[in-house]
Parts: sequence; C-alpha cells; structure tokens
Amino acid sequence: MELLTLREVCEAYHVSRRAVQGYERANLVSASSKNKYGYLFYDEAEQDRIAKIKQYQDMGFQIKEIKEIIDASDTALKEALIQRRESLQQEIIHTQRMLELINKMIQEL
Amino acid sequence: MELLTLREVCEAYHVSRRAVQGYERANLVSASSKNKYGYLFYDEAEQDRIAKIKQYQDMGFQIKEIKEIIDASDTALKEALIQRRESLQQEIIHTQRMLELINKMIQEL
DNA sequence: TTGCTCCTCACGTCACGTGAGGTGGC
DNA sequence: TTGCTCCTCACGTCACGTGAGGTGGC
Repeated sequence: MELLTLREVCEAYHVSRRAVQGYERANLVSASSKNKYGYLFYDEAEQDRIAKIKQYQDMGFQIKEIKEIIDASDTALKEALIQRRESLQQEIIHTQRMLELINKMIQEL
Repeated sequence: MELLTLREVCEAYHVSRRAVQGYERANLVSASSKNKYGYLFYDEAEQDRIAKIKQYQDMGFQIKEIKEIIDASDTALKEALIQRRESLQQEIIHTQRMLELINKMIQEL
C-alpha cells in the first residue's frame, strides 16, 4: 500500500493543498493517517477519491453534486453524467456564439 | 431621451437588480437620476453601458477587465478581444475533451 | 391601516487563494 | 539559534443571491 504525504498527492494529481482541505471540509476525503509530527498521509483509496473528485470538477460538477454521485449507484451516476453532458453541450453552443460575436467585433475595429 | 426605471432596465436587458448594483459598486455605471421618491432612473447612455457590460460578461470577461476595456481605445479593446478569443477556444477544446470522457463513462456503466 | 413597490444595507455562497502564527527535527 | 517544512486557522476574493428593515403614495 503506497502512502503519500499531502504534498506528494498534490503534485501527483495537480490539485492545491487548499483544494484538498476543501474536500476534507466537505467530508469527501480524509487523510488515512498522520505521523508523529502531524504530517498528513493518504493511502491509495483516498488518492483515488481525490483523483475522482478532481476529474468530476473538471467536468463541471460542483462539490455538492460530487458528494451525491461519488458513492452513488451506477444508474444514479449515469443519470448525472447524462445531465452534465447536456449542460456541456449547451455551454459549447454558447461559447461558439460568443466566438462569432468576438470575431465580428474584431473585424469592425 | 428614454428614461427607464431600474426594474425596467433589468427586464429589458435580462440582468438582476443585484447585478446592476454590483456594476455601480465597481463604478461601471450609475443611475442618471432619481425621482422624488428615490426611484432610480437610467438614460439611454447608461442603458447602453449596462448592455455592454452584460455582453462582455457573457464573453467571459470579469468586472475588473471590463473596467479596463469599456472606455479604452479601439486597439486596446481589440487586443483584449483577441486574448479572450484564445481563451474561449481553449475552453471549447477542454469541454470537448470532457464530453468525450463523459461519453466513455456512460457507455461503460 | 393594509398592501404594494422600491431603496439601501449587509450577511451568505462557492471553492478555494493567501498569508499568519506555531511546531519539530536537522 | 537559523532555516526548512508542514500544520491549522481565518480573512479575502468574485459576482452576485437573498433577505431584512425602512419608506411613500394609493
């Protein structure tokens, strides 16, 4: 079982220390152990959770929503993913409209 | 000159009262007049500014950035727009990647 | 007086960023 | 003792959301 310190986890998964602290406040993860100097350690199960949370955030899920899906059934997760897909598709449409508008404005300047 | 009340401006440009209040705090706009009962009024020039701010926000500019470009020269605005375009293009790429990932996850569930 | 509308605070929200202050082994 | 690392608060940030409390004419 590979234990990593908080710093190592942050480097490995590209999250900030403060972000992990936020996950802990939300009861999404917690250090699996501390050494005698108070250093925080995370086992592979906790590391996986952190990686998952990060991935869900990249997809646009909020912390609250992640709490609801991270330990949910496959069907519940699937439903959430389908909704998220819909939102992301709308976002792309909006962003593309804004890009067209920006292009127009640039040409007119 | 067409004067509108705050409420009318909000309805016409699809912004909340609180949002306009935020614009005022940032010194981006201010009511052109008040009547004897304290009601806020906005003339066409202020209405245009509110519409502009809203549009820049939709493009992804922050209030701080809007302050810098709303009264800037054409060249400065153009430069800002070009940067924003770059960011939006990156966003689309990221969102499309997330969509692919979501599709994969959905299929595997 | 009741009801309605509008105003001005001001705390709450979200997900951290950014220090401040303290600790322990080298 | 100095320097380094890590920890735990806790205020700050961003752009509003959401009331609270007060006002004036009908």
